[in-house]
Amino acid sequence: MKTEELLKTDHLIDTKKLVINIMLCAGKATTMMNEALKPYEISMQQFNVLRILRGQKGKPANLSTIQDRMVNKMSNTTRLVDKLIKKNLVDRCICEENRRKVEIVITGEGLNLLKTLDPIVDQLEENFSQHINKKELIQLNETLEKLRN
Amino acid sequence: MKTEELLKTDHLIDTKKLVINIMLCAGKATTMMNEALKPYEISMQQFNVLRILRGQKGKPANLSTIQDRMVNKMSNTTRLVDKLIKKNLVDRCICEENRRKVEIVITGEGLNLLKTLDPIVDQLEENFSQHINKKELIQLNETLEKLRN
DNA sequence: ATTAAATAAATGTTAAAAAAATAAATTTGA
DNA sequence: TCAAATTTATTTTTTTAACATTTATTTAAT
Repeated sequence: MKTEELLKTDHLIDTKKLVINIMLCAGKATTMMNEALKPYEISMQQFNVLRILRGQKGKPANLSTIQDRMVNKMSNTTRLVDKLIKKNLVDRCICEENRRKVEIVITGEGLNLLKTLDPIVDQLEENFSQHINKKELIQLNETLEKLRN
Repeated sequence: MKTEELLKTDHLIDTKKLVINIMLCAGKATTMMNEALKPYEISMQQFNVLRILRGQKGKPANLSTIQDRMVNKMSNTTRLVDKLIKKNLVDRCICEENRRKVEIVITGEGLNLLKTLDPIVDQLEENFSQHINKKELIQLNETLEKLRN
């Protein structure tokens, strides 16, 4: 094999490793998250929707806004919100300015649940990155952000 | 707030960012992968099982081996293998030494499919990391491996 | 004003995944 | 040896996701 080809092969191995590493890390984070949330009978996705709504600071969000901000864009956000409504964690009403749209807000109960979950999730996130130091953490975020482009 | 607390808050923000970045990157890779595999009517998970089996180099693998090596450990590997059998990509028979176990091997057809898919996936993986340079790639892999512990 | 096109969300259907329960074969240990 | 425990895989049930279709509303064009 020519040197050039060797370099190419070598690079390919590293990119393959990268994809696997990313997947494994994401899998680990997801598992940790779901296990932590399980006692509260809430899925990671539901939790994320609640956080998005809290981020609105009282301002209602419509379905497409939520969908845009979700990590795993899935088609049936309607039903995800349905479940949160059933648990009394969010409210929904039709938007009066544009009656096609729907306005979703987090309830007091939803905010309380988040308040309970916050320290648990914070701790979990700290644990997740416990094996790397501050410098590596910052560097890692920078590089990962480049990958997202 | 005391300096110590500020530092803690600051660190927390970075760890939160990390979890989100990992999720988004994994989501991107998954989407790219599934789209590339779609024309071949094979899911990413099925593809990974095939690669695990090829890695066995003829030696049969049993279900728990496959499960251990899978990125997204899911409980119904049986079903996943069923689908591959239906497509004639793998074979399964019960292990004679220990009749609880099952022996799974990739078929010639399965190997051929992988041969077709290999360059497509290679290209995709290269594309995935196109925005970072070699040094960043290597550094990234090293740090991600620490996270997996 | 009326119709067509576009937008936003909901619904129905089908497929896939996760979780839990069950079944079969093997080990262990009295 | 034989019941209890363990391992390995399957089956069943429940949840979740993906895809296509439908409904309601608004915007734009004639």
